[in-house]
Amino acid sequence: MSRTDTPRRGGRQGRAGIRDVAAAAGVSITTVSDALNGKGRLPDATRRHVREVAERLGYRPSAAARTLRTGKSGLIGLTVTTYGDEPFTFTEFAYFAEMARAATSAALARGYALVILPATSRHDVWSNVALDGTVVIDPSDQDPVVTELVRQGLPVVSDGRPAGTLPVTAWVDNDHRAAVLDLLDHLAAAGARRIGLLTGTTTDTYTRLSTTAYLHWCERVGQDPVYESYPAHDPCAGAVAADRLLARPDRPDAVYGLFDPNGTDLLAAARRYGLRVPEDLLLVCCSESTVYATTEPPITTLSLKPRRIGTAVVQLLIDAIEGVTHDGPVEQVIPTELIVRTSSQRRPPRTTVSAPRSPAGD
Amino acid sequence: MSRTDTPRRGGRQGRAGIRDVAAAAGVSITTVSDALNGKGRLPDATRRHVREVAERLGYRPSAAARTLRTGKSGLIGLTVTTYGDEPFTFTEFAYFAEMARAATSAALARGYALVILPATSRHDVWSNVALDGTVVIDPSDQDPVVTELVRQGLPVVSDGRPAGTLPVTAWVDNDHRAAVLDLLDHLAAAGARRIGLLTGTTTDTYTRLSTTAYLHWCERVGQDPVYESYPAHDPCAGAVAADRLLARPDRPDAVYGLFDPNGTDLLAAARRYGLRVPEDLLLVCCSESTVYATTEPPITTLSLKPRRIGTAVVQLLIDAIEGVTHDGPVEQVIPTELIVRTSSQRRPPRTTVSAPRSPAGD
DNA sequence: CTCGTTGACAGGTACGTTTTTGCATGATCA
DNA sequence: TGATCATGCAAAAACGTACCTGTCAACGAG
Repeated sequence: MSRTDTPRRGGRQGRAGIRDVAAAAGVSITTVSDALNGKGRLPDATRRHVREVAERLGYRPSAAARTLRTGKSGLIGLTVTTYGDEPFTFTEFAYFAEMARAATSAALARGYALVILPATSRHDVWSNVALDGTVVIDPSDQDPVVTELVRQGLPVVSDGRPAGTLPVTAWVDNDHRAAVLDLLDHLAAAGARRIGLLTGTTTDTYTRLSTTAYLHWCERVGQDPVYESYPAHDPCAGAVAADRLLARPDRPDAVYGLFDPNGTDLLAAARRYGLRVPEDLLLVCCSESTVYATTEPPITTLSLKPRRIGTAVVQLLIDAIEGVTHDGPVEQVIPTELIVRTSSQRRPPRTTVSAPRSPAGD
Repeated sequence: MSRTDTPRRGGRQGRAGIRDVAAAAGVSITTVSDALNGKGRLPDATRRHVREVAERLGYRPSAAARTLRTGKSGLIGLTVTTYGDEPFTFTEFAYFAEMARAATSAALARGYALVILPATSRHDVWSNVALDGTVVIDPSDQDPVVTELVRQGLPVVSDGRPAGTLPVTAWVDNDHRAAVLDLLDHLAAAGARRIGLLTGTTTDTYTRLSTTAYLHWCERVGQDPVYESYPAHDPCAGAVAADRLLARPDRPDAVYGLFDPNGTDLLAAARRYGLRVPEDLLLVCCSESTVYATTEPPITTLSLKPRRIGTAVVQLLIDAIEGVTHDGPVEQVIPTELIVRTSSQRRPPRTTVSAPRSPAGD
C-alpha cells in the first residue's frame, strides 16, 4: 500500500501523453511520434489511424519535453529598455506599440512566439524561459544582457545601431543623421531662416545622433543652434520646454521636435504666443501617431517606420536561429518617411502632399 | 569504446549542466540542486561552495528541463484579438499598449513572463509553448481558444466580461454602462440639450454595452437618439462619420465618441462647420492618449484605466495558477475616470480643471 | 537456397532537471 | 552501551518527447 497513488506529478494531471496514444492506437511510441511529425516511413493508413486516435484522446505534445529534446523552444525574447522600474518612456508609446506588433506578427508567421522581457539582468526571470534568440531594443553600450546572451551562444538582433563593440548578430536601424539633415533642408526650402530643436537630455543613440546631425547642419549653413532639452520621459516637461523654446529672444521660425508629443506641445505654445502655423512658425515632429493628420493645422511628421523595423529585426533573428549564417554582423537600414502636411509649408498647398516615396507597402 | 562521440545534442552545446557543476564541486547532483534552490539541509559552507563553482562555470539551469520536471513554466499567454490577419484595431492602440505594459510589469514582479499569442486556434503555435495560464482580451462568445485552454485545465482570465457562458476562471472589466450614463449626465449638466454618439459597427462587448447605455439614457430623458456608426478599424471612416454626424439636420450640441481618434476627428469636423467648442458643441471621447490635454481646446476624455486592468488581470491569473482557489469565477470591476477638460464645460473655467483624483500613483 | 534490401515498426536511450528515498555518520539519551 | 535521531549527502526515479539502432518479415536477385 506504499505507492498506490502516483498522482502524475508535473502539472499535466490526466492529460494524455504520447505513450497513451501509442497504447490506444496499438503501435509504439516511435510510430506515434513519426506519424504526427511527418517523419519516418509509415504507410498512410497507419499515419491516419494514429492521427485520429491522437485527436480522439485530445493529445497535445508537451512543449517542455519537445524543447528539452530538440533544444528549440520556438520562443523569441523581446527586450524592452528599462522595463522593470519605469517602463519604456511614454513618448515612445506609438513607436514601440507598432514595432512590437509588427515583430509579433512576423514571428508568428514563421511559427515563433514573442516573450516580453525586461532589460534588467536579473537571472531569475531570464533563466526561467528557454529562448532561441532575442530582439533587443536600443541596447546601451556594454549592455550586460546582450553580453550574457551572446555568451550563452544565443543570436541577438538589435533595434538600433549597437554602440561600441557590442557583439550583436545583426542590427536594424534608420539613418537618423540623413533623416534629420533631409528634414532640415525641407524646412529651409519652405523658407525657414532659423530652425530650432526640441531634444532630450537622455543619452540614447536616437537622441544623440539626431542632435549632432542638427548641430552639423547648423554649422554647415552658418546658423546658430537654438535648442531646448528636457527629460523625454516626463510628458509635462515637454510642454514646458516647448514654451521655453518659443519664449527665447532668438525665437526660431521653425522647430523640429524629436519626440511624439512635441507636435501638440509646440502647437499649444505657438498659440500662447500668438504665432500662426505655418505662417509664423514651421513645425515638424517625429511621431507615428495619426492624430497629427487632423490637428489644426495638420502637422508634418517624420516616421521611423517601426513596422518595417519590427519585421526586419525578427526576420534577421529567425534567419540566424535557423542557421542562415552570414559572416560578421548583418546591418540593415530602414528608410524614414517625411509625411509633409500643412505645418511645414509656408504657402498652403491645394492638397495635403505626401512624400514622394513608395506610396504603398509600408 | 563504442560511443566515444556523443556530441551533446539538444542545443546547449558546451553549456555546463548541473552534472558538470556537481563533478567540479565534488558533490552529487542532488546537492547542487538543493544548494542553488535553497532547499534540503546543507551546511552553509557546502551551499556557498556549490554556488561559487556554479558561478565560475557560468552554469544556467535549463528552463526546459525545469519546466518538464515541475510542470510550471513561468509563462503567461497574452492573447490579442485577431492578431494574425489584421492586427488589433488602430483605435485601441493606446489602450492595448498601456494594458500590456501594466500586465507585463505585474507579471515580471511576480516572476512570470508574458508571451504574446494570436487569438487564432492554430495549434502549431499554441502547442509549442508551455503556458501556466492565459490572459484573454475581449473574448468572443464561445471562443474556441478559451474553450481549448480550459479543457486543458489551464486558468484563463479575461479582460472584458465574458459573453455567454464562457468558462473563464476570472474576469476584469469596467462598468461601461455606468460610465456612459455618468458621462451623459455630465454633458447634460453642462447644458447639452441633444447629445450625439459616434459609435462602431462591430459587435464587441464594449461597443454594444456603451451603445445600449446611450440608448437607455436617451429613452430615460426623452431625447431622440442621434448617432453614426462606422467600422472602428478604419481610421478614415471615423473622420467621415464625425462629419456626417455634424452635418445632420438634427445636429447634436454635444457628442460622445467611443474611440480614441474621435476627439480630433470631431474637432476637425466642428471647425469645418464653424462650430466653436465648447460654446456650440460639447465634446467627450474615450481615450487613453495624453494629446487631448493640449489640443485647442483640451478635450474631456473617459479613461478605462488600462493600467489597472492589466495589473488586476495578471494578479488574478497568477493567484489562480498558484492555487489561490475561489469558488466560481472571480469578477472585478475597475472604475473608469472622466478627465474633465474645457471641451465639455459650457462656461470656461478660470484654469484648466482636472478631475479631483489622486494626482500621482496612477 | 542464400543473401542483401527494403518496408514497417519496436526498444531503448538521452535531453537536464527536481524530488523522493535511503544510507551513512556522529550526537544524544535512556 | 545500545537505541534514537538529526544531519549531510548520494542514488535513482521520474517528467514526455525525439531519434538512433535494431528486428523481423517479405522479396527479388544471384
